Amino acid sequence: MGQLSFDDAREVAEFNRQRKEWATPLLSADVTLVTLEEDVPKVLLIKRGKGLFRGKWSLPGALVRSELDSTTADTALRALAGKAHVRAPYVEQLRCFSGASRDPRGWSASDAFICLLPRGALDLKKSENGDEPHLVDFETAMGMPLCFDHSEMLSYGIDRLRSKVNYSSLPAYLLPEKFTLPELQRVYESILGSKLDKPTFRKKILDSELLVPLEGEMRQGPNRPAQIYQLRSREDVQVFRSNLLGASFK
Amino acid sequence: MGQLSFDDAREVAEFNRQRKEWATPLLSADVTLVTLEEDVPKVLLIKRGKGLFRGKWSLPGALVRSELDSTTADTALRALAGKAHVRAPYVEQLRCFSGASRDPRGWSASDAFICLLPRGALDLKKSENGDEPHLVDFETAMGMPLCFDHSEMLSYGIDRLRSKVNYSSLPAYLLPEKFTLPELQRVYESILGSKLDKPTFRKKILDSELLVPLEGEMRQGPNRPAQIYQLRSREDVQVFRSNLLGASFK
DNA sequence: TAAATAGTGTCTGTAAGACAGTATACT
DNA sequence: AGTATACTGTCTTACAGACACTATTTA
Repeated sequence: MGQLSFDDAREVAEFNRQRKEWATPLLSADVTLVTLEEDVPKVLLIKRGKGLFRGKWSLPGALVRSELDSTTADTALRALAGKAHVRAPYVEQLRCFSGASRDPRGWSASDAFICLLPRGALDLKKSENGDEPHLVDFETAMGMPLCFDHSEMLSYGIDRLRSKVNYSSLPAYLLPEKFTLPELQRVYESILGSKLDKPTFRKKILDSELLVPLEGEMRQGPNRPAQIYQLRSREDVQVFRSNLLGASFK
Repeated sequence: MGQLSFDDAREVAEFNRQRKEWATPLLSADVTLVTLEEDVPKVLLIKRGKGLFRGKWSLPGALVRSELDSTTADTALRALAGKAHVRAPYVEQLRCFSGASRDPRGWSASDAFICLLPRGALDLKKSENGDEPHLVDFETAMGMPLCFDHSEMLSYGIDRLRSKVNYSSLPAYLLPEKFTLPELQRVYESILGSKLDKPTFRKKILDSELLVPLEGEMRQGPNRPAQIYQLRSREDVQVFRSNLLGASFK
């Protein structure tokens, strides 16, 4: 942004002199963390320990702490600290939920994120403040009463995931680094809740060139071995030319 | 959210007792307002009057005022007050921009919105605080230095618009309530920057049943008159089954 | 050799894109 | 009648979906 002019520096100082008097809104980040447990997509819910709403259920989240977080994405990752261990998890901002009544402490805004991880990157032990992390399947989680507007966040996150499944490589982030095409297809199917045609699935995924086959590496089993692949780039989610399920995209 | 328990009410009171000491982040909303001026898509930029960054360019925006705004969307619309007059404008949240360094006044978050309006709904006179609204074409606007991280917001908004053009009826919000199919096609073409095949365009739009023809209403001109249509619902943007431009969607 | 799953070839229907044609106004 | 633009019909090509087929391992 560069250097402030003299006038602008004076504006900032004057602003911050008056600011302490204000009732500024609260700012937080909440996360819909999705993983796969025995081929079933699940979301991480917290049974809250000490503090507000003790004993009730919510998404993992935290208030922004300006001295710790350089963006709300940092706040989101901090809310997962001790629960998820991974180098480059997939994290995407969903949207910002705001308003006067969503938090009993006052006017607040929360930046909602979705995060996808393989089950192996999760560590679900009770934290020192008494929070209990649990993995819950989508149906059950959507039926549970959650604190704040977390039910709305959750269903927004699941909608986003389901629609992205149709045209992106996103579900690969639910698997370990190396996987086979049949494994990947099962992930797509479990999220969509419907079977996909094998040749069509393979053609679309392979034509997109999002995956690279690992020379000579095969998944052994009591049958024909399967080629092992990994994402060409774990940095960004790639998008297909068209939908996996032609008619499913309303 | 229902009634608070005794314990929870005590937590809230205790929280707010300590809260005044804190340096809570700033919260604002900024808007990428898009309209069409002589078939050219343009964005609303503000040459700032009195206050911070006087004389520099920014997107229209405002700090959240908890006594005035019930959500950040209200803040966004308030930032447009006096500039845009319309019953049901199209407003969509883009994403939240946050961080310690994006605003010289301190740690801040801004919820970014995109808004689409017909040119007739805009009133671009200088406001009493000296702000000067100007309409600027996309290319020029992206090349101008904007305050805060507004350049990033702007390019994010334009990207979102361009991608939604491919599969939604969004561009119709840039036209007056009543319009013809050739008029609508010109809007799509001006945003995409490329020509579309007429029969294909008509088929996709009409098959989607997003538009209703107005019985007997025709646009007169020096040639064959064109059927006048309007959006079936101005409430929500409808999505096509597939892309208008098969190959354009990377 | 049987079972199980990985992976491929082929046919068919649908829909997009190109282009040429027809329709209806004004001058 | 000529011109300009609205609107439609038809052909071709591409690709998704269905399904049957082949391939390769273990038991």
